Amino acid sequence: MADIDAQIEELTRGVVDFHVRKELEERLREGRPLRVKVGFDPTRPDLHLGHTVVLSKMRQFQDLGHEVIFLVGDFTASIGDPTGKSATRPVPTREEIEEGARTYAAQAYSVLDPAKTSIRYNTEWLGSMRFDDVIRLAGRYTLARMMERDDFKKRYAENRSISLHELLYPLAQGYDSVVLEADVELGGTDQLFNLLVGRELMREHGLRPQIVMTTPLLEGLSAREEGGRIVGDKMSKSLDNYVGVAEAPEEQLGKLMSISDALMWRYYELLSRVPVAEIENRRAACASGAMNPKQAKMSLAKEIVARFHDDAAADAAEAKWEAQFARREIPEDMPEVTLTIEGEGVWLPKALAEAGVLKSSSDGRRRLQQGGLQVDGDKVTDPKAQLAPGKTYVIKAGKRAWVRLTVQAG
RNA sequence: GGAGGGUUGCCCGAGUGGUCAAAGGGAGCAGGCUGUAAACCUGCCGGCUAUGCCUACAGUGGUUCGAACCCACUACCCUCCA
Repeated sequence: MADIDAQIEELTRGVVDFHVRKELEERLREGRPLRVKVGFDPTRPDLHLGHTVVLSKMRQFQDLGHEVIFLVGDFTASIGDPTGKSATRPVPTREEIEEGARTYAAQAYSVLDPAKTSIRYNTEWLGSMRFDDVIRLAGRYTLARMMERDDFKKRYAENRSISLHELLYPLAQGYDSVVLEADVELGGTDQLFNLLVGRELMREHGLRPQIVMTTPLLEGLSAREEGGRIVGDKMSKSLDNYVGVAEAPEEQLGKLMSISDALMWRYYELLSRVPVAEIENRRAACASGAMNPKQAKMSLAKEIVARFHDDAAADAAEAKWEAQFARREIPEDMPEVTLTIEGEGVWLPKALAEAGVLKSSSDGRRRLQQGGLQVDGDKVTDPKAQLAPGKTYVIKAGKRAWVRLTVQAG
């Protein structure tokens, strides 16, 4: 096994919380593959880059010869993870959970090594517990300790509801660690409390407490810089500020190219496999003007696209992006829509709305007024512009929306 | 069982009888500029061929010339007392 200090250095890169270094040293010295546990919520199977931060950390463990337990929280999913939310979520069906777990694992394997990953479901042990088992488990923790959790503390102080079952969630998660006899548990920083409950419960059950590491939560695409700090929501699907691991190469590349320069360095730190020293070189080069930040951004974007697709796809996406946005050429492929109309012609904004290119004709009117519409290469200035039937038009509506629109008489 | 607080546009959040399609942020969009869908600046940001009309401030009904704002009931959320 590799030098222990070197291992620890690599394993702690980018890590926020780390409990406890000495224990990790000890276990690494034992020279056996460690059991690294990470729990996942199968109700949200669409992985985005935010999830890959912890996945990458898991991969590092695998590359060093350790074993990863991919724990599907299928049972806890039906309790409802309280993290950050007070809204009660609908309980997913068995089929939804299984399907979610399958999709999740398939996507996770774009980062993880399948050969060193075992998938477990916590229904296996939680599903057969009786009520007295649950009470006994609950007896090992106190309300005061539970209320130490930031989320609970805050909600309680702000007069927001906390359901009782939410208090059981950390216990269930901790119990998973007891059953699995985890050596290490990883999670996002929002999981710190739950991970530490795991340590406590393991100790209670006469086991060596797991080592706990948390990875940062990745900011979403729209995060910006304010006073030298990155501010903005965490990456999430519901805020539509994410890059999905299953998205098309051009989408991924385009989204990544739209992040601010400040955010780019954050992404380098958390997502790139480029060595730390090299990242610092690039940062310095950009700061001094020796390197164009666009170049650094493209390099990062392509690295990520290639991870989920391949190098060829990344190159193709780059070529397309350069053509469309840097050189503002007409893309070779664009949606083709045929619209059937009555009468002599159709108002351009209305046509775009009906073709599904824009969300409403008001939206089209606005863009027209602002000079954002082009038909066959000419900017449209007439607010009443019509499209005559019997022709095909190439239309650009703003920066990104293109259509080849055929208008035919009805 | 009782008392109180709340529900505003994609999100947060002002607004307590007319000047409110509703302040301010954020997100988003367009244009300019550029190194890009960065940054920055300007504008837009419910729908409708449109200097007007329609829909909208949880729902229903009411008071009023006029209501997001007042009243009643309903639904949902939260807190406190029991």
